[in-house]
Amino acid sequence: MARVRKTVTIRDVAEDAGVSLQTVSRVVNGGPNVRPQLRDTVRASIERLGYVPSLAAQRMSGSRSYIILAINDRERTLADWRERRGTDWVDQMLLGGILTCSKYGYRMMVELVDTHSDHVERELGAALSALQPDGVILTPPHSENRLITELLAARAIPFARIGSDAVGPGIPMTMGDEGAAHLATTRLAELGHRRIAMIAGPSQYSLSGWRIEGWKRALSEAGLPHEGLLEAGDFGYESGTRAARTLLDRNPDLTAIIASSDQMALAALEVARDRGLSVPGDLSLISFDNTPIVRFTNPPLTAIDQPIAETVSRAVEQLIARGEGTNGGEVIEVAAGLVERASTAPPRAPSPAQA
Amino acid sequence: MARVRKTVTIRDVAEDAGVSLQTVSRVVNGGPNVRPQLRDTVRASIERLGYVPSLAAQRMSGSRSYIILAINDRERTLADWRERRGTDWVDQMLLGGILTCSKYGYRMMVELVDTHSDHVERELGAALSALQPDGVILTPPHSENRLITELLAARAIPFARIGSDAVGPGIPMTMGDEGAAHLATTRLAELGHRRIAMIAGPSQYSLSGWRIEGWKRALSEAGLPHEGLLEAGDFGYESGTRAARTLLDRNPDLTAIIASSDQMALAALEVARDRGLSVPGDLSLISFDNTPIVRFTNPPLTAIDQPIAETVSRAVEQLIARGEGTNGGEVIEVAAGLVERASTAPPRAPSPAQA
DNA sequence: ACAAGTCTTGAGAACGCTCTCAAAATGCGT
DNA sequence: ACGCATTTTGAGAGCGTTCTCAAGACTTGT
Repeated sequence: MARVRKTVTIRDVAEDAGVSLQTVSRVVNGGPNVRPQLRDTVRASIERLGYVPSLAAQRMSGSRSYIILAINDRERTLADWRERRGTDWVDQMLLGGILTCSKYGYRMMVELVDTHSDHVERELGAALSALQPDGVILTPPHSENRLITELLAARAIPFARIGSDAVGPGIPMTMGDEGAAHLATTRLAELGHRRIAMIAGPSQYSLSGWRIEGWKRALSEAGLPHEGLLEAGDFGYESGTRAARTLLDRNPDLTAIIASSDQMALAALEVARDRGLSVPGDLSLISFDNTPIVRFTNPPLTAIDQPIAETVSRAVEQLIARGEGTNGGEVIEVAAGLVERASTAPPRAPSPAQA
Repeated sequence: MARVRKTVTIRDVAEDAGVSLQTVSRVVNGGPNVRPQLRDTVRASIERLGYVPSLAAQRMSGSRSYIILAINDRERTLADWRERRGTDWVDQMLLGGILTCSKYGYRMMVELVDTHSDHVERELGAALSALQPDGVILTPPHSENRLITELLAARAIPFARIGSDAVGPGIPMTMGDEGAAHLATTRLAELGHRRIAMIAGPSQYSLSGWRIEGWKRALSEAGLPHEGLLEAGDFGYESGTRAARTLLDRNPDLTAIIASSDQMALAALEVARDRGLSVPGDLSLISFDNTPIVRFTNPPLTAIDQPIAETVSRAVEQLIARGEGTNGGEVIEVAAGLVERASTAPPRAPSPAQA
């Protein structure tokens, strides 16, 4: 038993079942034309020998590779990891990815790629050549990178662009950034806030732009101004501190901030505390991400929750489904929600909501 | 340019460089006997055509698969994910794994497996047959699962057991659970605590046992009792609530708790708050994991930090290094540290530390 | 200058699978 | 029963790589 066991191949099964190699292949792949009785015999042999097709061999013989590759931004991922930011982005992506992949007999792999580097094409190209994935999932900020999308299109590899709109090839999967920002802003306006600021994400993430648009739209619908109320960060804590300070300095009458990441919201919370502003008494706060952290802050933060796992899951299904073209199509939208916690309240001296 | 491009194969390179297929292979793999000038020619062709060997084909021809498979517990992983516990376990594992793998041209894959199921062998066996990884990383609680370790040993696949001692085959990688618990307990004793309780993890995790041992050892070294001061949870929040309540009910003079996970510590924190106990005034708290969450609680928690990323990284290196046997060896130890935050302090009415 | 070695190169098989296509078996209509 | 269509089965090639082994080119010692 402890003897080193050779891998069980399709040939072993064929021999054991007394059929040809090809028949076994058909049974394994659910081929259409096999006599039911024979199929059972073969199934039994497979079961007994514990045969499982080798992915590598399958791939070799022109079939699929059964691999979905998720491209993540190296820089940001490393920053998240190293600084232990607790963005459970990778976790959530894997949750959606792994589960959905395994449901269809696929596997998911994560590849870190530098968007900004000149080598994107080479880096990604190497990964594609080596792995030959059946599908690729692009996460922000790669989702809009022309070099990348064109490379994938040229190779005819189906790909999904998470958090992006319909422009360009591939399957666009939006997580409703515009709508989410609009929702959060509107909610604050309803509470009676008149000066609602936004700490946006970096501009190379197109989702930053959409969030700004949603925010502006809600403000203008509520008849509120946006001038001087916008600052950008890089999603990280320090940038949040800077942005929050600037906003508060510039707008003494500021009563609400929407931050484009939990870390930046945390930073804003800290800045408020430093200045003796109570949250939500003096300042309401809404963040994007809704990572586990914000449930345990003081106060817990109201946050936009984007269903990353579900989005990736849907993306995987799309990719598997259309094993063929890379041509884009309708935007697939997964809605974001607002989780209200204790960091939002009416402003202390509420201006009458002008309905 | 938008034309669909066929994969560049070694044959294309051979043709382009005017050499045989075999020569290209030698160049790619750093083979020893190639005329320098020829090598350069071939390299140029490789570069120009953008050739990258197909992993599948490499695997086929008996070489390595360049895949390291990380086995994670499905049940716990799903619980972590679904409940958004914010244990950045998977994140950290991937950080260490992906980076180290890519450093050596390997890739990491995550597989979720049920330890308790009767199908472990089948589940894992299938993954092994399909992927044929060059190495496997076992995380708790699989690290000690005989079925699994024997399966791997039988297949002669090198594997590392994270968070385990030297018993059995494979490379044991300990993260110093005994020592960490000892450290935490000793620290509390030094602060003057006399009744130091522990909320342990589930017993199927052998690390739970080691932590208990370390705790007991420190207690006995300090001349303190441990009777009635031990409760077990399942790492999750609810179990922490139950355990904390039981401990506090049973020990009115309790002044310190060590929890085997951040979630359970969070629960204990909440229980203390409910009972009007201040932390750390009335009750000191130390947790295991040191996930990002505990930096933002009120108060921030003192926590044991286990260098998961580094451990996995070392594991990967070990696995790649010994591409051959599965025979165990010396324990590889990565030390845990104690990060002191605001949840620990001397007890309010300190009993004199009996040195 | 020649034999014996060493270095360099290439031809061909093998890895485990799926594909194409032909052969064998079966079903159907008359 | 017979021919024809259809279903079931199998033989053989091919996927991109590495391995083995033999052949050719180059050294070296005498």
